[in-house]
Amino acid sequence: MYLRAISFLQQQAREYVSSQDLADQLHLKSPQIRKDFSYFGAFGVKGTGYHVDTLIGRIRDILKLSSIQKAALIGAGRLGKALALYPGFGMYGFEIVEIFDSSPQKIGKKIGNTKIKSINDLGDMEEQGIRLAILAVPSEAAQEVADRLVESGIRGILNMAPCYITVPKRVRVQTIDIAMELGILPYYV
Amino acid sequence: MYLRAISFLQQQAREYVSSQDLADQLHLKSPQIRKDFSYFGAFGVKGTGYHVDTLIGRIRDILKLSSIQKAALIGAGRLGKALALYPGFGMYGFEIVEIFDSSPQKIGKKIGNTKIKSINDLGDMEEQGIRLAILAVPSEAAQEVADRLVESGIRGILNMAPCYITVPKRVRVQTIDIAMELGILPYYV
DNA sequence: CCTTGTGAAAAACTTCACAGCC
DNA sequence: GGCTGTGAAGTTTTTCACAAGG
Repeated sequence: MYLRAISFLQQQAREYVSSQDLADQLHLKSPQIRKDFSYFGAFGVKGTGYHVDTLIGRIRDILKLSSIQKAALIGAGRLGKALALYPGFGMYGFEIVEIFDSSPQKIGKKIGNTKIKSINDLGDMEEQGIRLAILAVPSEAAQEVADRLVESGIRGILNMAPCYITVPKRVRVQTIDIAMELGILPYYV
Repeated sequence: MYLRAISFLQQQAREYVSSQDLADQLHLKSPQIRKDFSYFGAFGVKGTGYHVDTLIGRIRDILKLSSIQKAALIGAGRLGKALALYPGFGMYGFEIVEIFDSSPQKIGKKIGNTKIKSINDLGDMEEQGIRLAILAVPSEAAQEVADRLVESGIRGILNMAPCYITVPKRVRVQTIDIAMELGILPYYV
């Protein structure tokens, strides 16, 4: 969450940032931010703030984002295609190196520079250094594909389908349910 | 959050569900769920559980999802297109009735049955009964478009761009930062 | 026996307040 | 004067435990 805001500052070529500045931008309270950063180890400069580059480096380290993270995309539908070409992953050092789909019409075609492979050719992800997968398949298929991903050695899944999937606890799942996020808005308006 | 899980049960033609069943499915504790439901007013049947249809109706009422909610989509890029045709909105009673973009090449074309209009033709949304907007534009444009949406009477914005946007507090913003969600996975793996 | 609804206890999180340093 | 780092206070959320009902 912080990375986004701080990367923005980095682009602005700003050298230091105070907890108050960040609090305003992120709509948080400043002691909150200082506490969070203090868990990373203290490196703020009293009277000045936090060194932006140091801060980014520290957060990347903690999130294990210092090196390029390879990811596989499953599902080359509309959403899959949008994700495959989504420019936002770059900031976090993600690279989609494989795309899989089950539809014979799509297999063999390319999205960007990546060829779509058959989901049946999902090899050993761990061996290829791919630890993350993005699941952009229909809900009905999500659990089955997740099972295969787990088998292939995937360690983290970003699930874009509006359903829960069950995995061994060594695998982490993060679900984004777009409709649900929209669904909470009417309550507040 | 509950709607998704419970709608699933409804499809399974299950009549009653216990807090324990839901807890297992959602990876929560059962008293949590009972407490949440008790805020909606007590309607559980002791020894049996909650009536699924009643539960769904009650949640829809609270979230103001009982009637169709019209939404406008801004941005007809790859992500916008995927969202326009995303089938998941139906479950929550959302309908995308307008699509806007700034690119002259896209204006006039159709996505599904909806014609893409110029962002400059963004009329009075409130008058048209459109209270929600989905923002699928680049980060650089997000704030500017959000300002125009606010002006047009929009009350809730689902922001798909990886940035914060500032709006008057009568307007509610919900941001989905896809890359950020993926970004937290490496920390856990 | 199974399940709800809820007060009380525990835990987690947030905010405040201020000493210490630049 | 401005800002960090942090213990203490306050608040919210989560969990437990159990009475009461079908």
